[in-house]
Amino acid sequence: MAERPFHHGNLRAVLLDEATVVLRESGVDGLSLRDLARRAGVSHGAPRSHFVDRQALLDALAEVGFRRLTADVRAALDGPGDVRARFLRVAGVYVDFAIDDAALMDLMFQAKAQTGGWPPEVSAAAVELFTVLDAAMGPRSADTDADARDAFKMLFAATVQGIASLVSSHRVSRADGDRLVTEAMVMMLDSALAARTVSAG
Amino acid sequence: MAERPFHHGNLRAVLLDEATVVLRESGVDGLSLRDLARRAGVSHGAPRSHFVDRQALLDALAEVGFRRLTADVRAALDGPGDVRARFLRVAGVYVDFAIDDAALMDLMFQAKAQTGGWPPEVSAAAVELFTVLDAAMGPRSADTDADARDAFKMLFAATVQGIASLVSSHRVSRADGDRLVTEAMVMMLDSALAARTVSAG
DNA sequence: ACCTGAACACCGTTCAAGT
DNA sequence: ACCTGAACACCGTTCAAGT
Repeated sequence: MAERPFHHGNLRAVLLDEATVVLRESGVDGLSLRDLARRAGVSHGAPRSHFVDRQALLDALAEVGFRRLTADVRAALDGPGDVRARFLRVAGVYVDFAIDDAALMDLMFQAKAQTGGWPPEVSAAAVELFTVLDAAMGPRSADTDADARDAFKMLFAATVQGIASLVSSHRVSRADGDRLVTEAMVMMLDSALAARTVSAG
Repeated sequence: MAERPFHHGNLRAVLLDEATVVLRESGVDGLSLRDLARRAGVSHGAPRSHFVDRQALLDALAEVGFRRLTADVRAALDGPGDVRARFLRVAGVYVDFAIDDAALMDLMFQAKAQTGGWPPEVSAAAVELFTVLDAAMGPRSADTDADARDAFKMLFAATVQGIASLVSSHRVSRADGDRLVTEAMVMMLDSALAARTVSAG
């Protein structure tokens, strides 16, 4: 049974695993259905049974990406410390993910810009991430301004995304990126806490 | 002479122009040397005389992109107003460029992450942009801390890049993006001016 | 239900040949 | 110096056929 091809019933999972590796090593351009089929030891038409076209594979990759990032953020939220500490950890894991899996990150958010936005499965995974990120800001209360809260969320996302982008494009070193995350978070929290945008609890 | 093919002596420029249009409409994936040749009315091998391979075309596109962005930033610097006004205008044109030509922007900074970094021509055009951006911060003086100045530059770049990224991926509307630019700049300048990072002149 | 293998239209790249 | 056109190896996608 060792010589039995290992793609009996789990070719989809095998293709996704292979794709994850290739994506990290060679970027999206390096992803080819025929190459993945070759790596999995099946014919070039086989992937079609699990992914209608190349885009369907990319969408599936984006979905697992969102799930993994959500898990990372959740882990960063669980733990000791006040708002500052929590935000620093969340920003840290988010930037780390965006740098280590830059191609995947592009895939995840680029799919939304396509015609029709995210397909249902990807959308569900993305919404889950945003829910967790929202929870990171603490409970909504009467003394927090909803607009300011939204503005803070957007600024947080922009800053984190931007720093990751700078590191990915080698415009700043990874160490400088880490320092930037801290500086930016401190600055944002100082400005936001003064305006009671986020809960201090 | 109207029926004379218009590619006598300027095929390179024609190809670059066509490529700019295609890039904006269909992204990098839509760029094909054979298709550009077809549009220009030449054989599929003709582009080879001006671009050794597809990457050489992408590099040339990145170069003209840097030149155009540099011109935009320069124009934003010339004009009335104090540091705040100047920075708001610079951030504005930068974000506009990054949104309207998102694919080109990716190309410009992605080329640096490739093996070997930027080719000489692209590098020269990029350095010119950074020089102009540096000048936007005003003259260096004895009372400005060099480290804080670098940190501010990186934070500026990250914020601007991040906001553009959010708008490009449709995570925030263009209007919200504009608001974010203003808020982020005000916040950064408040924090930086207090530390004398940028010149008030 | 899942996989094979031929077929088709597209690529990038190379290169001898023309002007 | 610049362009043509055949050739090659690679794609994604479709589809009849097998099990």
